[in-house]
Amino acid sequence: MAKKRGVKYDKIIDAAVKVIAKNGYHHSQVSKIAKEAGVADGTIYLYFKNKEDILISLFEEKMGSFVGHIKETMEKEESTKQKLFILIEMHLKQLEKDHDLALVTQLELRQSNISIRLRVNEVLKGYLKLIDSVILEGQENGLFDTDLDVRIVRQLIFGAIDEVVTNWVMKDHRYELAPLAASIHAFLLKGLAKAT
Amino acid sequence: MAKKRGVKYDKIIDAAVKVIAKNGYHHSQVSKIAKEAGVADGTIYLYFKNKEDILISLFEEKMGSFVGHIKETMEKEESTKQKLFILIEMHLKQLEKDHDLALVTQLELRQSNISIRLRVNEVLKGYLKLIDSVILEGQENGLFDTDLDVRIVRQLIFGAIDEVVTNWVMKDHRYELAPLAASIHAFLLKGLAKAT
Amino acid sequence: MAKKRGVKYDKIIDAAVKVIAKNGYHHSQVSKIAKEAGVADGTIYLYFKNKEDILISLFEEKMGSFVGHIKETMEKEESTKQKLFILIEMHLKQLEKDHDLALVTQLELRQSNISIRLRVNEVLKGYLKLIDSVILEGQENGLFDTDLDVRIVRQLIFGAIDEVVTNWVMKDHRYELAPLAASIHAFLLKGLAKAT
Amino acid sequence: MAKKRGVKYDKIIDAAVKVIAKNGYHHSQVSKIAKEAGVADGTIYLYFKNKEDILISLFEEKMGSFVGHIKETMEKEESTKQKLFILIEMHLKQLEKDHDLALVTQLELRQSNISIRLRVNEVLKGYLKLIDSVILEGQENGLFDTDLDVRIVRQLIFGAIDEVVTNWVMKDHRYELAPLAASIHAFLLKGLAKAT
DNA sequence: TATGAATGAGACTTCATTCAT
DNA sequence: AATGAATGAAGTCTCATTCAT
Repeated sequence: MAKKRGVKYDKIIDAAVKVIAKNGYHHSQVSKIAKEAGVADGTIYLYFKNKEDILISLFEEKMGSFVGHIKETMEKEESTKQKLFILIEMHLKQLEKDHDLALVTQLELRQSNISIRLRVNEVLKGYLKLIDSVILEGQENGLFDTDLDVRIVRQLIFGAIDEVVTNWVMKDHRYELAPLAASIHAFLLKGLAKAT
Repeated sequence: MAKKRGVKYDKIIDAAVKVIAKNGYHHSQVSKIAKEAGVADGTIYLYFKNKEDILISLFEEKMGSFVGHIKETMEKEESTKQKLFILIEMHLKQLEKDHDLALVTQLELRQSNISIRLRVNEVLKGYLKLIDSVILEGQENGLFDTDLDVRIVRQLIFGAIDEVVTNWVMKDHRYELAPLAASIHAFLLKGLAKAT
Repeated sequence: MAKKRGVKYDKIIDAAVKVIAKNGYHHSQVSKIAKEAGVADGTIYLYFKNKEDILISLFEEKMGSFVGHIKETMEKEESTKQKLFILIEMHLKQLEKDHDLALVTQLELRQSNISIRLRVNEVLKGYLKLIDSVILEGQENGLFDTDLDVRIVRQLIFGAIDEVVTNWVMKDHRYELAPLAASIHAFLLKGLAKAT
Repeated sequence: MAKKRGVKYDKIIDAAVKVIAKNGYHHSQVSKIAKEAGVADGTIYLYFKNKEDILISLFEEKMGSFVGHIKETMEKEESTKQKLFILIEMHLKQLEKDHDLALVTQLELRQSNISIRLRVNEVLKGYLKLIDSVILEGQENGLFDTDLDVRIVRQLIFGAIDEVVTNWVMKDHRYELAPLAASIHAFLLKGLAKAT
């Protein structure tokens, strides 16, 4: 049965990120990942149920801490505006820090089939909740428009940030990503604000 | 060589949309598409270079008119605000009208490999130019903030709308999409506006 | 039904030689031959039963005159020795004259399946009979060893000449072929002669 | 990657000879060879790069020892005449011993494409060198005509023997092959001898 | 006679997964 | 726990041949 712990577990996850980033999802055979991880093909199946499970675990593993870090940092902030900025900037910063991971999450992971996409969405829920919490807080303290439908606006915000990251990846990370946080923040903040 | 016209060409494209929407890209064998189109397997290759070419052609074919329609309708409008609304609403309406097509463009097409993604981006350029034109017009007539970086804002707008559509598809088209245009429009309009 | 005459019949044969020489047997599709001949694919089947039939007809057509020419010229000679020389030299000269044909007969035609090979052998019989006639004449007039088994020696002679031509083709016709007739003639003549 | 050793490697080679001899090259599907060898289809690809590689390996494997055996035996002989006899007789004997192999080397292998033919020629070089060595030795010890062009005569000898074998195969091995060595030897010996 | 669009059978190869060691 | 050789299902594409016009 798949064990979700162990030195090799982490090795395999990291190897998968590296191999997929380098070769693309469709050319990342299990054997290639095993080789990169320094284990035998069969060993993979002691830690993961199947190939899909590597992908999902990879995303859960990496995104778990991704969301965790943002949450922690946001909680240290008082201002709602500032919280939104933290969310955006850390989103960008964390992906900018790890080009391979960004490539995998923005492009390669989306080439997987629908069942993986749905699992990915589950993981994203944690992130979307963070967005929700900012929106609600802003509405409560009179900063944001209370007419906004949280479910829609959450998508607008996530879609906007996500698209910026995807573009950066598609352009081969040729420019700095984190500095774009300010513009995005300004735009979204206005969008969220009460109509004047 | 591949002929890009003819009754069967259209039949195959339509069959591909249907089959891919139903079975997913990776389970849509050429033989299945051929059967749905009512032609022999080999006939596919009289009209398309290979399987990938079906996908790309499908997107080019459908998106060509998609962008064309929006552009036409926008040009009949005077107001910049209204033009943005047209863009958003028609984007939603056109995809809502054809569930299968929406499924293919929002989910299945993105599962294809990078080379297809790049071709898709080429087609999208026409749409992004439309967005640009609205932004620039708004900046020129003093409606929008002139500090906005068009390249970034274009991504924010596209990403936002696209994410809303993707969510709708993922939720199995369980709600009406076009009515969301108003909220999206309001949000983006504020985001684009001059800071007060 | 296949008609063995007509302008197009010849055109198709010549096109086949050209196309096969250029592209190799396995890349010489019927459609390519048709295009080179300036006829429609279907027209081929008005003149030939199937693709194999083109090949066999090609060989029969070309080899018929090949053997005919040699026979005619040999008959003008008195001397048995000289007849053998004629046979060898004309064999080489006729193939040297038409590089494409040489390529097809020496290499490409042999890539076809066994059934074609057997038909080819039928055509070759006429040539082998010519060889036989020289051997027998030599034996009768006391020039050649009467102990020789005609069936074997015929093979030795044909195999020897054929190999020389094949080598020349494989070496891209980089040297002159006909001048080799003298050496071959000398060698075979000695081989045929009475033991001393 | 393809491993060139192992029990299964040999099994597959032998199965290939058998299957190709029986069905002909073009009707010898990989699956048929795998079945005959008692392995799974995919196993073939653990040992061979592709189908072509089976053919080439088969030839290299079998011909390597073919030439080796002749060479060894020839070296035990003193007399040049006798060496030539050994070469001819062993050539015939070795192929007569294995009808399937003879069928494959004389007919089926020559149906393959040019790239294989060139690889085959490489392997044949070892054999041609053997022939050369005999010719040169004969010339040195005054037995053979020193005017002979080795490059041509080598082709005459090889072509002659090869044709005899091919005929035997085409005639379904209906007669004994090895006994023909004497006639061939006598003929070639005279051909090689000094003109009197 | 001639056309050429349409047909559809057929095979090589990949790669996720297993299991004997 | 770890290995890695072996498995075998599954799908794209080619091309000789046909037949309605």
